[in-house]
Amino acid sequence: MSIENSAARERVLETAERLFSEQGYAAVTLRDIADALKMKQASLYYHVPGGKEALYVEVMQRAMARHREGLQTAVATAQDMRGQLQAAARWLLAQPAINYGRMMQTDMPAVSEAHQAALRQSTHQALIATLAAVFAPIVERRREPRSRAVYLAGAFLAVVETVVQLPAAFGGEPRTTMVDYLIDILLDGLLNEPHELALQPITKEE
Amino acid sequence: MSIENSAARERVLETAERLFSEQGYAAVTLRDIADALKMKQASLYYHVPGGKEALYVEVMQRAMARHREGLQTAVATAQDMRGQLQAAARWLLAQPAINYGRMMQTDMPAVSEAHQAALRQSTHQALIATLAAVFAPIVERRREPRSRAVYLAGAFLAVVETVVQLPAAFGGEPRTTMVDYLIDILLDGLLNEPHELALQPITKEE
DNA sequence: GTCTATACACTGATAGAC
DNA sequence: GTCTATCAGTGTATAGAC
Repeated sequence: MSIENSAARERVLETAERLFSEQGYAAVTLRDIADALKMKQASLYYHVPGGKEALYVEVMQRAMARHREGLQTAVATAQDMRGQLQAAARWLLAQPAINYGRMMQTDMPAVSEAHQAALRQSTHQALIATLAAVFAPIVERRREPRSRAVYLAGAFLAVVETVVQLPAAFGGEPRTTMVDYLIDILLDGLLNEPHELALQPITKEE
Repeated sequence: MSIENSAARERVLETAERLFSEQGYAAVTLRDIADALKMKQASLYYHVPGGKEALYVEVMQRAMARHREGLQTAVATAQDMRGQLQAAARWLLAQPAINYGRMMQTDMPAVSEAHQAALRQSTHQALIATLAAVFAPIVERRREPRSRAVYLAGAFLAVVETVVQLPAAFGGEPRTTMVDYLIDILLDGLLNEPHELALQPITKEE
């Protein structure tokens, strides 16, 4: 993008992505990033001459390209929708959290209009569109408008992200267990019989 | 809390809540708030002597008290779980967006430890606990650990918030329609037959 | 490639006039 | 109650030494 790629530059981008993902654009200063790299703030400008905004945009573009690839691969390797969603969730859980809502509502307004447009495009392509493709067949079969697949994609993304950031205190189960549970609910319904317990009679207690 | 309550002070708190809700703690400056009130930045200190952090904490505490009241009322006035969730979603849609993830991950770390603890407590009480109570009976009937109700509460909150911030471009349906659809999916399951309400062929509604 | 030094703008906060 | 004036602290960015 700018300047050739070097291992040192790679470290800068990775560190920046981690911090931006954790704390958001405004909360992370160039000094924070430099400190994490045991460098001085001014030295960052050698690797990223464009400054903070250019660094953020490049980091997010990279992240979105990676997510697009990762999600599509995850989805392609599973047979049924449940497996696709589980694979997609595992990919998301293994990556630095995205915090889609914060990105859209808080971080994006801080960058230039041109950068915003490009980032929105990449983000939609990588996350929403990829997930919506998973939901498209069932939405079609239910004879619902295609836009419903987009809602479902957004909702699925929101749920998985919540699992990432929910206080791990509750239950103490692995996050994959939590997310698989929520996927089962999504597909089978909360009011219907649970999968494993389908044979157990439901009787009132106490 | 500090100083008596006046109409002018009320305006300060309302404006601050709107801006904090839209842009987050770090992105909003005291000058932004003062400008929106057509005041000078220094004048805010008359109404909120504690400064920015105290203002933020008081604003969020107020918001959480209001949400607790509003959600409990919404939940209490409906009979079945579907109605309760619809009422809760309508309350949330009518209020300034919370952006729970941003609040927890980005805004909270910027305030003092003591304030953080208090805010986490209020937020959990007002949002998670209230919604978890709605899910508790069905979780019980499904013979699942109580912690599942907390997952479901977090997931539900995340989904409703996503609906708030999703580009309104998609579909163009009212947000209540979108959220009711997602509630039906949650309860009935995506793989099962659409509920009678969702089953209606897609036609113009008024 | 990384450093020091520094310019410049912005932000939160205080003091005091009216 | 609101203002002007001001300051200390912080953040981005640039210039130039090594």
